[in-house]
Amino acid sequence: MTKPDSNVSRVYAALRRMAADFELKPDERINESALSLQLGASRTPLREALNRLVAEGFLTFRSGRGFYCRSLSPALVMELYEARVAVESETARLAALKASDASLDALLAHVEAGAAEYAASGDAARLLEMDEAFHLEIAALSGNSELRRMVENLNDRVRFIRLMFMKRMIGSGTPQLARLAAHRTIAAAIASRDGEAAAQVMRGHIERRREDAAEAVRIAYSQLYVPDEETS
Amino acid sequence: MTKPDSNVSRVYAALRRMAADFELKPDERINESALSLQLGASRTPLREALNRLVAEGFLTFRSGRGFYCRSLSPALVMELYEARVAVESETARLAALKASDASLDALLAHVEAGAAEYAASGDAARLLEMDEAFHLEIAALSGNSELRRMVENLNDRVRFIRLMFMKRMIGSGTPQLARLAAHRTIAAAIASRDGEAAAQVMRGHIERRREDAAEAVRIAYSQLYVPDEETS
DNA sequence: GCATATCAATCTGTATACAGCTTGACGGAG
DNA sequence: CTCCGTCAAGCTGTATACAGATTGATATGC
Repeated sequence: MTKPDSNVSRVYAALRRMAADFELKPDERINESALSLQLGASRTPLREALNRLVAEGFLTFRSGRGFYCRSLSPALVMELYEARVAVESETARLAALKASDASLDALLAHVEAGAAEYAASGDAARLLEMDEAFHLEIAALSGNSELRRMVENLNDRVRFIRLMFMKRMIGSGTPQLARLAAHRTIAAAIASRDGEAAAQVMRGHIERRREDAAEAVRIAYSQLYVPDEETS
Repeated sequence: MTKPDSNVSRVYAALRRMAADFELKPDERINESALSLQLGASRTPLREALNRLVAEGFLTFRSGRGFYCRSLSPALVMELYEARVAVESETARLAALKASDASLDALLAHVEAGAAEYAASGDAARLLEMDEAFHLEIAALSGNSELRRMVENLNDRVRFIRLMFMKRMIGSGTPQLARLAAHRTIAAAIASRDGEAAAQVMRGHIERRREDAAEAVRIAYSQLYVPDEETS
């Protein structure tokens, strides 16, 4: 979305990643002078980037007191998952109704191509990346750039939670078969042009993950404040 | 959302209204120096506000060339309506499932309280205001502040189109009975706690309006570039 | 010992200055 | 007449300076 171009977009990209990964701890105040030094830019472009991130929900802003990292509560994450249900069940429906045959074949092919790795991989970050790619591909197939933007934003905002939760699941030896099966089911429903079924399956898939949100936040917190322990 | 406080939020509010009303014409380049003079603030807070509006989809930004007003095309408006379907059918569902009895009674009461005015009024702006209040109340009843934010944003971005279209409908003598009936049906479905029905009715309501989007954009264009003609 | 008032250090909010780029115009060549 | 190169005016991108607000600490009174 943002061009890899000049200073402000570089600062924006760096900040977005930092905010997504909670390198800035929840509710922590952001010191503009220190950050501008750290990022090698002056406060003017830094504040422009910060303002964009506020509008995108990654940061909050209190007048006269500066910028803060967003908070991280179970209730908030539940809301983000509910929003994902709303947006992604619709992208699945639209993809089923509007995508080209060729792009639907490609979707099925991508799922199968990654299936082996997905089922076997013990790398949480890699699994999450593949999972997000799947959801983003469906969003792209919906042909609606606005919905696609929403999916990207919501994915970015729950990434940290999901990553921590996936590490935990991998650590406990649970294989990712259920998730893989769900992806296959979703892709099949979309490919069969059944919009309503696609929407329902996608809804169920995300709602099932939402149930874990509360515990996932707890895990995320424990990881945030004990950063030295290796988790994978 | 933004405090009525200091300079930057005042500039932000003013710009948001200007962008929503297309006082800045579609794809028009924004001259920062001129705008800063007009708004009585320097370029620094102005650019901060502009960046937030970019993130919210009201403006676009091209590196090295400055800020532009968003474009206005039938395809884009269709996308916004599709997004509204996704988000608002879910707010209706959640409102039906999670809102308190008292707040649902209030929703029904508000619809009935405004029914007479809604059916008879010839003031397009007033009608639109009531319509948006209805949708926003449901979004609030969903208990999900993220979805509520999305509804607000989408409503603001299609407001101008809807206003022009409503003026045209009023001018042609079409009463707003269908819309009023739809609101009653939606409110009843939500109040009866039937989430699926509420979602379906809301979906149908917005999708029906979406059909008019292409013509609405055409009307909006004609009004944008012939601003002197009175339309109501 | 506790609460409160005062103050200094720090940080935010904004204006302004300047460098580099963009763009449109003008003039000349083909 | 058209196309292209050159140039100047204007605009954007960013650094920096400074004023006003905030915050935490220290000291004082009860």
